[in-house]
Amino acid sequence: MTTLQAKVECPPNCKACELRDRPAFVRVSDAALEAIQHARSHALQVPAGSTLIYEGQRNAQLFTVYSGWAFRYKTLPDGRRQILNFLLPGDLTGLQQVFGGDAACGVELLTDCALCVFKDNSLMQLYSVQPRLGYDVTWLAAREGQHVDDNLLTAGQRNALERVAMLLLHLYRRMDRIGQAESGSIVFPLTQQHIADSLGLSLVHTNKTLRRLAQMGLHKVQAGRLHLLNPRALSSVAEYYDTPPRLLPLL
Amino acid sequence: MTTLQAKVECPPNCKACELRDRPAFVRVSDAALEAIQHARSHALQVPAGSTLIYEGQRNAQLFTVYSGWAFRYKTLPDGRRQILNFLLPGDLTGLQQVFGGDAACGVELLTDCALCVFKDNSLMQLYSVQPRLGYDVTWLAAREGQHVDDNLLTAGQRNALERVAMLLLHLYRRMDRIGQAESGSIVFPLTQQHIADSLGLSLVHTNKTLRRLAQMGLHKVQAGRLHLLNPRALSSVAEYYDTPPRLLPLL
DNA sequence: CGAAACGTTGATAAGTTTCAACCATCGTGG
DNA sequence: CCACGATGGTTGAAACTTATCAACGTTTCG
Repeated sequence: MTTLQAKVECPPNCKACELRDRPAFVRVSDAALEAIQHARSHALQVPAGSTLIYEGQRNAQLFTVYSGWAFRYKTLPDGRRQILNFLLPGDLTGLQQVFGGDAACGVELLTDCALCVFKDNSLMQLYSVQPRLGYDVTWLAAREGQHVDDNLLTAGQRNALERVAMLLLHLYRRMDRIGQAESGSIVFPLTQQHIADSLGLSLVHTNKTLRRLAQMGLHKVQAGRLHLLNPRALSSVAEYYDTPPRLLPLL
Repeated sequence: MTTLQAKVECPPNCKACELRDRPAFVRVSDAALEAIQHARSHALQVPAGSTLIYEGQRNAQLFTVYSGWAFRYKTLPDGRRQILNFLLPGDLTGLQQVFGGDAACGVELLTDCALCVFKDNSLMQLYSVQPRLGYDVTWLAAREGQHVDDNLLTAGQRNALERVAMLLLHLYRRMDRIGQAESGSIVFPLTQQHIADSLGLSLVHTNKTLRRLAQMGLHKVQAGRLHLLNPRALSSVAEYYDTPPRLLPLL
């Protein structure tokens, strides 16, 4: 089984796209595929740790993550950082820049990533040729919005234990949905600092909470992978019950 | 000056839409206006306190707030509630339901509202006839996403004083942008419980923080209006510096 | 007038942050 | 090969912020 990890490249031709063949994504017509191909600018391999988009940057690009992990974030003037959401294979990002001018958030890579970059200003063209794809892009935007809604609910209302449980489950489910979970585990490139910044907790408290969950036998992190040992209990701790997954559009 | 408050109705004909004439919104062509008119189902007057959409509801509608205030929220099984964002005149909501099936969040009204409701399944049609409007809808979705991003940054990283200052400023600026601020004040229908639920603070602590800001001379709430007495100081407390406003699409 | 909704305040309890160490792992260069 | 620095993880104690509890005040409205 291919797991589309770090070293996987995004093929120049969309017809050869392996991501698209996965059962999580909606099938598209040949015409639509051609339109997507036409809107594409190039593929890109970027190493872990790179900052792909800076906050406030002008003319940032629109792209889809083909393989690897990234995250969107915002910072306050004094350096505090909030991770808004994690980007996994299939996620489209950069929409806000297309409309708003300046990038409202930064994007940084957690692992080596293969990216599928779109041409500047290709979006309006895409909407004209294939309104259905425009519809799909809106869908993706709304879905990204839902993820942030979830994260806001977590940061605003859950306590530390619930937050951490929530995040682990959330990431596992997202990976599982795109076929990248294997026997209860997923790759897990986050440091505890990332977890802290995404949940609005201090690093120390995040560490203690993580240990607590591990001692309860709910999860373990080992050799760069996250293993959910008791997903049932985790979801009960997090008070997190999912809605059934749907097929996702992929640009 | 018309302030488009509670009792203002949404006219049946989009050509008579007063909201659209405000300088905050982009001009649209006659053809686009006609397409919007065609996608519209009806106008709706709903009293303050109504729950317009319930969490998990099937087949919720898509609508634009014409006048009044509302908010989107999510709750946990034990009743904790997070307000995700406030909806002001010109805001489109319900997109998530259009794609996702079930409503992922609820929508409740803070004041009497006039709403412009769209037909079920009218969106795809709209994209086909007027791709430009599809583009605009995506824009609106991305903008709503930005607001939630901001709120997540606030809930995750700012302390109580900063959070409250942030919210007051944020709401003032949004109202100002659509021409509904008058000499440093705006209508303000929130209770302290709403503020607490939107910032992830307890009611009591919200009250104390609000008082603290008021004693510092930064704001006052009086007769249902919020007055910013020292916006400069508020924005410095909140560490919140805005990006210049842009014209907004309006559906 | 009384009830209900909202706002205010002080005291106490709990959760979280901060500070200050220390440990483990890993890649690099002498 | 080992020493070294850098990064990430772990732990305890003290300080601080925020939540909870309990009460009372104010306004509104039937």
